[in-house]
Amino acid sequence: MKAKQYFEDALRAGLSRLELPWPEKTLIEPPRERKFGDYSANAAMLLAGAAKKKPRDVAEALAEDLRRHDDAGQFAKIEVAGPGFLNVTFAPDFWRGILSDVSNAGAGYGASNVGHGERVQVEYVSANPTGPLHIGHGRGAALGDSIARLLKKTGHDVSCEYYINDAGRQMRILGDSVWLRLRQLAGQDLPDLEDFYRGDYIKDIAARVHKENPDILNLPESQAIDICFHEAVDEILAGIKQDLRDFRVGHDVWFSEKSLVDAGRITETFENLAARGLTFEENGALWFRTTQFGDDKDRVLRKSSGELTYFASDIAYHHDKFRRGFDRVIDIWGADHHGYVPRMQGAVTALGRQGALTVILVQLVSLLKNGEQVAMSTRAGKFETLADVVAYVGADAARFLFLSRKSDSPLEFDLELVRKKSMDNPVYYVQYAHARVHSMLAKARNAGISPALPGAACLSGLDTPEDMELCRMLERFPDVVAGAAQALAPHVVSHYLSELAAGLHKYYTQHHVLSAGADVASARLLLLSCVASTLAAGLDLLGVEAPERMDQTPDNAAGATDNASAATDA
RNA sequence: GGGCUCGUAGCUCAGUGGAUAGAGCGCCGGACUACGAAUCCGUAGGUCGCAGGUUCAAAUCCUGCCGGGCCCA
Repeated sequence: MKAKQYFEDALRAGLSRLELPWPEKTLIEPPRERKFGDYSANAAMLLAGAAKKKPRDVAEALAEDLRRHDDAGQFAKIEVAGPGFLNVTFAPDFWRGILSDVSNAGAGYGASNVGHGERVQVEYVSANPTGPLHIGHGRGAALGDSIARLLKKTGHDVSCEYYINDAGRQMRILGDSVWLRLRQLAGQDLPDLEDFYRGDYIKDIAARVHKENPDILNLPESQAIDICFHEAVDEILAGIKQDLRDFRVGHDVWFSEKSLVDAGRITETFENLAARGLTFEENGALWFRTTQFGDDKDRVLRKSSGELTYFASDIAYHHDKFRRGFDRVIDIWGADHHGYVPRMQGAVTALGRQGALTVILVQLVSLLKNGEQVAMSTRAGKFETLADVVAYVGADAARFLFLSRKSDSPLEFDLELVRKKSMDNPVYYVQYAHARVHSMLAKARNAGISPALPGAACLSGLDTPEDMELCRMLERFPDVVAGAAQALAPHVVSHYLSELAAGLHKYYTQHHVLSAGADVASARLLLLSCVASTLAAGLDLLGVEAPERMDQTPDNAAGATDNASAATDA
């Protein structure tokens, strides 16, 4: 039984015996300081006003009642402190019981059904297929992927989607860019265009297209451009998919904007809006009255040139999402699109789904190398692309860093710091804790010591403050996961993992396990294996691996040599 | 000019109305002939940008100002 739930149930029973209501804003959480006990409730302070009593008096009455009714003897202490907090401390046996929950749940520990099967779509990355992904896309990718994992773990029915902007102006420019480079490579003396894509990858694509289509220069230009365009999109998209796979990010659906246009869904959406008087024509353009839904001005859907705006297809796209039956849609965007949020929310409201869209804005990533800004704007920068960064620092380190910060804070990404395999780097701190336990478990196997079974009598050997502390931390994990899922905030998980790892490392230096005598040793092995499986479950939510051994020592990892071999002594 | 957002220790950042505001790094000083020292222990470091307001209680909510970033015109 979970401690928090147990306390809440007891508190509810106590309040009803005293004929007091359960205040909606009651919070039950571990207090900041250990001396205040295991869990703390503020209910008495919330009730004092209405009851016309002092907060502490209400709390005292409650405490007295709870003490009288603690038939099972689960509470070691119930006391009132500060302005009227009700603080409880559970008995050691209660905490040892947590190990059964962890052990039985295994890799599933932390799961819950707070989502009740709600159908949620998470759309992220969705970069235009006009070039490789950069580091900023990586942040969105890690975030979206981790949020999806959190939602799945908490009982949501999740689908991850990538929206491919493969229609419209940018796509025409892409085709033109390749076509231009192709002719230049063929010896034609042509000037560069104003607004075209000039990365080296465009040149490579042009060269390949020409090689595979030797006659392309003799085709009608529109046909030639068409070939260039399709080849370019296919190749770039394949590269994006590969980069995401290497970053351990997987989308369930790749949704093409062009397919919306081709299926006539845009026109359909226009008609839908027009039928409700939400559009009007002016100066040859078609407008959407977004001001009726909180936007600060109306927006164009179709320009006087006949060209559709991004907004037009985005409305149709979101319309389509809801038609597919999602209860809730989460979009992850770069923060530079924040001005777009009100009109998109307005559109969703117009579609009759107010509140069903959550937009998460991801702030910029500034890339540093030894504290110095790395230029991101030109093709010369070696670490522009996500693929390069991941190859340099590793997917684990990059993901952990991305997921250690709130998404709405700008992030500094120092390549050398993130690459360093040392205590400067939290990801290895957490992984090392996991590996340490497994190293111990392996040694124990060789010595013929096995972890105790949950509920075994020898668990009474877990009686130090550090034992209790680890149990308390393990007990919190499901709450941490549920809270992170609710707030769509994976950084809550990574902070928790750092704390749990710290608890493990501290335990390790204070209590020797294998030489502690058979009973105590196997009790401690159970405790530590529970820590390891919780660490693994948490790392999995971040998409970070939980290795059973660390292969490199800090010395040769920090060195520049790539082929330094690991010091592996048995 | 209008809007969004951020401002917490030297640095990078947690802190979703609660108790004496925390962590990592960095600085300084300690701990390996036992399970991996990628670790642990200790010291120092703060007008939570500023000023008001809301209440039993504000880093947190509201208003104004200052400063940074971004979007729009």
